[in-house]
Amino acid sequence: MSSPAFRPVATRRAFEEITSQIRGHLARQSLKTGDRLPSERNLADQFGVSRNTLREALRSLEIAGLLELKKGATGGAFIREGGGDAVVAGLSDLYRLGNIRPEHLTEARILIGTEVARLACARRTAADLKALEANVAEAEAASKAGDLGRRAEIHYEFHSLLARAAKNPVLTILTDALMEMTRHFVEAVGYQPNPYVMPSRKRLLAALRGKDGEAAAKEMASMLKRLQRFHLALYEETREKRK
Amino acid sequence: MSSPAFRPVATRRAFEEITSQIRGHLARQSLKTGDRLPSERNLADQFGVSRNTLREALRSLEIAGLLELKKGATGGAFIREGGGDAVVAGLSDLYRLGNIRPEHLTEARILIGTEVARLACARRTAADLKALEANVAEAEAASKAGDLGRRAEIHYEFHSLLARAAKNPVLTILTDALMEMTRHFVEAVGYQPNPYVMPSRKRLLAALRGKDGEAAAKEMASMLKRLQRFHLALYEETREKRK
DNA sequence: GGACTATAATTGGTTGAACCATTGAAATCA
DNA sequence: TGATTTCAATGGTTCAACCAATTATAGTCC
Repeated sequence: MSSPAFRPVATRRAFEEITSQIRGHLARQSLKTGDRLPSERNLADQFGVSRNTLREALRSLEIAGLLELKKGATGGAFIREGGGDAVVAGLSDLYRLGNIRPEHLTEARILIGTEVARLACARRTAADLKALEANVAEAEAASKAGDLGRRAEIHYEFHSLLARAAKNPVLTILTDALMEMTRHFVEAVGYQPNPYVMPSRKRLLAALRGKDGEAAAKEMASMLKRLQRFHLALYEETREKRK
Repeated sequence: MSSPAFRPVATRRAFEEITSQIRGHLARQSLKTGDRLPSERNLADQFGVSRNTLREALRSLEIAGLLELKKGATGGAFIREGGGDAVVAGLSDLYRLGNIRPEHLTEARILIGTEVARLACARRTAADLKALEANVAEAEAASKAGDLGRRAEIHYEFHSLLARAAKNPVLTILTDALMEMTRHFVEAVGYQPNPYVMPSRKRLLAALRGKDGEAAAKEMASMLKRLQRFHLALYEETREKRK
């Protein structure tokens, strides 16, 4: 219990040492967004490893979302603008593997979505509001055109925009991840029209205009709870069909 | 706006095709946790690529948290028990890079922590409660012994245990990620005694015993808000010092 | 017989040299 | 000037080795 708690010694592989060094430079700002690393051949020399080993290091940083590798004469390894792509991909993997189930997804969406709506009310800029209004208008157009797939995409985008308006990157990334999982879910159960979403969006916009956080939170919560019932029922249905 | 929206054609790299195939097998359960893939040499043959290319694919799956590579005669690539390591690492990277700032971290902790406490009350098992009680006892012992570093670790563990009691893997992983970021934060500003944490823990345990979700949520929220003020003040202090 | 020990086989880790494919800029030509 | 060609740099891929860790196995000693 209170023992010294030794950590496994874990013989570090060469590529790990390299990623660690590069991460270090990132942390202390000696490498920053947009910078270009030397070429693979050059870096391999500097680190004193073969090009193959160096490539494994770059590959792992690419997967982690820290680098972007471009081909060609002016190509190379560039420090990426920090999006949470790796986080989104990671949660998406867990969903696909069944470690996260639809009921977990819907529950998390309710929790996060409600707070996002509340915060967005308090922190939204005029530009945020404008983007959200445009999104709802687009959704309406797609709805009228009967393009369910497109409407779904626009709906995901709404949540993403709202999260950005909340001005907290943790919530932004998490929302994007939840939407990505929802995308998988919806693709599996099929697109279905949700007649209560559009009216809810309009009430939400009204709350955002008036910066009424409580109203926005309430509206979002009730909408997501209806969506939850809708989605989980749909899921049970397709599950039975599969049998 | 409503144009056909072409997607970039993106010449797929060989290793991406491989990871995609393996992910596919994972999704449709033809590969499951604990399974061992054939050896690298064998896989390279099957995919018709060189061993180096195959290794980049395995490496990227390893970084994504899907595989674990073991050396030796009985080694190989094993399908990992799905933990959210990649997600934790990804958010951790974003924090280190400054894309997530301490105020975002503390805010997210309040939002998530409060809901986790509420859900944990409703869903905790007797075993969960026991583990949490043991954790608090340990924290008290470390506190008396004056071991701040160890006490901090035990405190992170408390949140992790509580999240597991809430029985939603999204919240579990997110909590782990938030704690990892907190760990970085605390290491940067230095360990400081928080006299109000231990009493709060006891009140929280009482709420958990009685399954009083509202009381637990309230207690957690107020504790985390105090911690937020404490942490952000500490952060400003060390920031000034750095100048 | 049973515990220890050398040995061999298997696996991931690493190396180095070579060639391909893409990209963009410099050189060339009309 | 402007379009075209050429060329050099870069990441992507291949091949053929060898190293290092790990474990099953056969052998050895008591």
